[in-house]
Amino acid sequence: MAKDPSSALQRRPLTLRDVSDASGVSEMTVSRVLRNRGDVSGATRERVLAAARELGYVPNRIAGALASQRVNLVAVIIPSLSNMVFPEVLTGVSEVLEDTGLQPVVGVTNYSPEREEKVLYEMLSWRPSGIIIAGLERSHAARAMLENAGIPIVEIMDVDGTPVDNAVGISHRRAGRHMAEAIVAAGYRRIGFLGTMMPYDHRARKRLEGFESALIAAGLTVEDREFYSGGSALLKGREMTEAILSRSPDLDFLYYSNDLIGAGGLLWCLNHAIEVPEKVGLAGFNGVELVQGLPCHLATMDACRLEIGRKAAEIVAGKRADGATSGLVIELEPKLEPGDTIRRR
Amino acid sequence: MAKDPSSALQRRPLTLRDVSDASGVSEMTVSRVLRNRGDVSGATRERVLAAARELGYVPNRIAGALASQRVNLVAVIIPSLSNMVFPEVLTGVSEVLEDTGLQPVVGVTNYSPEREEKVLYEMLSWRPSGIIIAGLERSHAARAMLENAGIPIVEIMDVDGTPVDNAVGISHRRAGRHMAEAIVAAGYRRIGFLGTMMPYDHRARKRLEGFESALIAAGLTVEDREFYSGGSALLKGREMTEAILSRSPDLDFLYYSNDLIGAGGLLWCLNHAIEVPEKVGLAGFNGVELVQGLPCHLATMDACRLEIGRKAAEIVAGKRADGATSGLVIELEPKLEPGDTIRRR
DNA sequence: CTGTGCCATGTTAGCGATAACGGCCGCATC
DNA sequence: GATGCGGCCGTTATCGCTAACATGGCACAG
Repeated sequence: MAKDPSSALQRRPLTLRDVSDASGVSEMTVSRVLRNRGDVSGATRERVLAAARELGYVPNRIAGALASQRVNLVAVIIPSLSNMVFPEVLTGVSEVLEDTGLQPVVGVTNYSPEREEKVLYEMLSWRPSGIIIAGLERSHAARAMLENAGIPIVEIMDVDGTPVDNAVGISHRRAGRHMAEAIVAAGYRRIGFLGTMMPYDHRARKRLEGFESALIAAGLTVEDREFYSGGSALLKGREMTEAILSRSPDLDFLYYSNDLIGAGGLLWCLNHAIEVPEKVGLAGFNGVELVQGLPCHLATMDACRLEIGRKAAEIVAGKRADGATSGLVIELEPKLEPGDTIRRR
Repeated sequence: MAKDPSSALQRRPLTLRDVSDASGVSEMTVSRVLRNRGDVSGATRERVLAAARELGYVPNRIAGALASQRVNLVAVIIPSLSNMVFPEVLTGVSEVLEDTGLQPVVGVTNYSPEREEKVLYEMLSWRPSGIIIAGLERSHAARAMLENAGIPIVEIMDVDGTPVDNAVGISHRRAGRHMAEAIVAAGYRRIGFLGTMMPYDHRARKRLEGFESALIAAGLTVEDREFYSGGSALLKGREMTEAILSRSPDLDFLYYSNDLIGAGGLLWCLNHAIEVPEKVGLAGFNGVELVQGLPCHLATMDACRLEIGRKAAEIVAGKRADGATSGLVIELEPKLEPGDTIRRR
């Protein structure tokens, strides 16, 4: 046992050298075998692989990356993992990166510009071969880092602004406008808004801006609003709905900045025998899977999360048909899903 | 503009050398400044920092890690990001790692042993300084890699088994037993189970095992069961509940393997005017925040996710009061939250 | 004025891999 | 039999940084 070559008792970590000694070839040949690169005869290949397996050798990518000046990492920087929207983007990214040898590495900013700056710096210090980062708004320093990185950058989720390099997303302003138009067209007139109190959630802000501008164009305004931060979004949705409706009982439509609070609001309305969508209409945003499980379908707008992840990954992986990795702006079309909470005319 | 030193036009990436040239000191001194290590006079420190900022220099950790044989990364390997339980574990990990200089890097296995093996291999190739990995069951090769890694390993979520090194979690068998006992004590007798069809979700399996063994001890059995895979868990919860109750209308309790399908079931029952908890009792598992937003509180059992993340991170970071980083098994106590869906006696 | 010690900085030698090139050998070609 | 070429494998020189040690200057004691 003490001499078991695969035992942890080895104090000195294994290197290519150990494998090359064990298999009687040079380190270079071992390296070639383990990377499937260059010409190696079948016989020695087998010998090397056997030795590596026997020893339990795991290549040291730190050294490999330094020598080859190539790193198979793609940094993915997002605001949060806990609201179901970004995990789906990640799924799209992973799908596409799967067979490219590239690997996503996730950084989370918690919607804080300072943290974003720090996370970006950390990521860049590993010299990734591409960056996918949510949003277009960031600190001066962060933008400078992106501009100087010398690798493909894709800013995702949003296209209302000026990207550093590439952008893949939707126009949240248009999404907000579109929703407002649908609501007005359905005959609703007294409209309330419920959202998060996050100064740095620029996409929610843009949706509201678009929403309000379309209302104004129709001669209407947002008559009341309610904001929250932290806690269970579903519960907050209930609470805010109760608050806004008791304060402004005449509202006939509630626009929620995300599906989860919208779902909470919907459940509250159903529980309080408020006729949806006749008396009060409701709509959320994101198109999260969860709403499919509700007793009645909340109107929402799909944010194209999976597709955004996929397209962004294609750009950094150089997998696009046209081979472009720079200067692209891809605007996807969010689809309105009217569900059961907007009157049909 | 073309000569702007901070412009991306620099084709050659920046190195310590560039900063040392720009500030008139040796590379070593620059390195010391940027790492806050060793003695450097205030004056030169300022000069170096100014130069680094001016150039937009970002240190190359690949080289740094190779030279120092130290990597500030902790691998966190989990089955999924999309079910709300692991993001919370990550939150706990991040909190504790925050001020240690260590950084979590997440790998996702999708409940597949093959992927776990691959992800682990990838992670180890970056020579992280610790590993936090969900579950105790894994392939032979994966276990061998962990054993040979020579770094602190913490297996999380579960303690029913033999850890490679450390473990932090709860006993899912006991959790299942405990729930069954509470259900039986509340007077329910005809019990159904609804869960996922995931052969590799060992924790769900153990909960069911514990659950059944406690029922048997009480002279009962699980009378009917329903399984699902994929899709919106909330919706599946509705569908499965409808299916099981129409097949076995006499059931008086439904035990769900997670809160999300439990919530779906609860909503279905409320919609179909089934008296909860009098006629049918319900319970889930995990204690996710979401259930707080439901019209009535689903009984559940807190899985201590945040605490698991924290304790695991403390071990790999060497932050425990006793300084131990090896051989620990920390069993946390899941708390039964009876909510409103189990009869009170 | 010399020795002692410390502070601030420089020098040297890797860390573990890979790129680039070189060499040897065997076989086909003319 | 000389030539060429391709398959297979080894040698050498980095990659960018840091540990460890070396050095020079200056203050201070004796």
